[in-house]
Amino acid sequence: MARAVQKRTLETRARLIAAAEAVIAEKGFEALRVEEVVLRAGTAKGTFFAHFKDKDALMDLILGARIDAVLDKIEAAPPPKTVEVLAEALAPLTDLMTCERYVFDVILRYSGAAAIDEIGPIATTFGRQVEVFEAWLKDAPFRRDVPADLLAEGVHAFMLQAMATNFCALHNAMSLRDRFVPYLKAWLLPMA
Amino acid sequence: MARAVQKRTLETRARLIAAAEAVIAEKGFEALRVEEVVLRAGTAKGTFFAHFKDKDALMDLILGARIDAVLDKIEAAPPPKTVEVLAEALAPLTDLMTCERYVFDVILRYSGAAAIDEIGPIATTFGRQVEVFEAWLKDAPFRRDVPADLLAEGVHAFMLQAMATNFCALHNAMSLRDRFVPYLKAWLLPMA
DNA sequence: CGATTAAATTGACCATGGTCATTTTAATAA
DNA sequence: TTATTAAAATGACCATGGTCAATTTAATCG
Repeated sequence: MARAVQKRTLETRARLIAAAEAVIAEKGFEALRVEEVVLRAGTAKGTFFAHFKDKDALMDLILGARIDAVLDKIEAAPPPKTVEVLAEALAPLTDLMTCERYVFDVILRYSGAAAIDEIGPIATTFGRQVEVFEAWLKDAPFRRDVPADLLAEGVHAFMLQAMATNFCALHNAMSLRDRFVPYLKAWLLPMA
Repeated sequence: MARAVQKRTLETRARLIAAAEAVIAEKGFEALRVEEVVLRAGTAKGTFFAHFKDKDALMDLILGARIDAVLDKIEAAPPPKTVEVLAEALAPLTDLMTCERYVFDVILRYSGAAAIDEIGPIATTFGRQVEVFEAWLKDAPFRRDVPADLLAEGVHAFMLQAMATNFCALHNAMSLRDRFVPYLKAWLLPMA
């Protein structure tokens, strides 16, 4: 017979996550080591992998939660009516996603899921991001010749493009915002 | 005094690359192991890392070469005049870049360079891809209200978006092409 | 309360990428 | 030709993520 989850399990899991958050706060995501998480949490290494499929699954969890928190704030604000305000509204999101090159890589790697039952926190936030954009675009003074969902996906694509390009030394004379706005103008206000 | 590169060095390097290509041909990119490359090439492990900074640097080299080869063919063909033909023309490129999930991940990770002197083969091809697109767009019957380089970057962004989405189980009812064309129409032919 | 059993935990062990002091090879100097 | 030395190659070793058979813990049963 299936037994209920023990309180102990939840405590162990919470300790592991707290330990990871502590390491991240001190040294950043890139320096996160399973060894250290386990040491701080006071568990064996095997316990870590009993709770998380692999190290990236923990990253997925933590980053997904952070992105969700940012989306909560973004959703609470009034919908932007200009591309400049839109780009500004997305700054907290792009800041988080590009806080470290490693973080951006993990996010991209986990932004899709090979199987329906593998959809993780980050992939879920990607869906939510597009939904938020779509809600904005539905009643904003932007182009209406294409469906709002396609428009939203485009905003997302350009956001990713701007972030990726911003990491590259070849193009780092411009700020992310200055790169993002021209894309948005061309996409949301053609012929304007 | 600086001495010329020995023929031996070039031979060793060629053997390593050939061994890697052989493994990839047999088992795919994902299954590539430095151990096996070194075994087949008849060198020590340390030799591998004397020739390539790390395993990913070899991937960068091999994938960069393959992308370049595809771009050569693409450039040789006449410039597309419709979005459908454009999407069709890019199929060999998207096929290569998405032949394996791991390959796509490596390409994204190496598509930018943190420092000018770190620009590798894949990052170089990304620049070239946009140049090819730009050349096409310069005298094609598409929108002219935005600069050709911005338009080309947009095509690239949508190509990446279409590929990424195509890997995701949430959206795999549609072919990459069917996902790509609507983006291109909305981007290149607004209001049409 | 024992006895039973499923869940949770453990840590020795493995897989694989990567390092570096040492050795070997070959190009140049004497 | 022999000595010198820079370049190349070596492989034992390390770092780190991940596995799994064995052990411990705690929920349930009689």
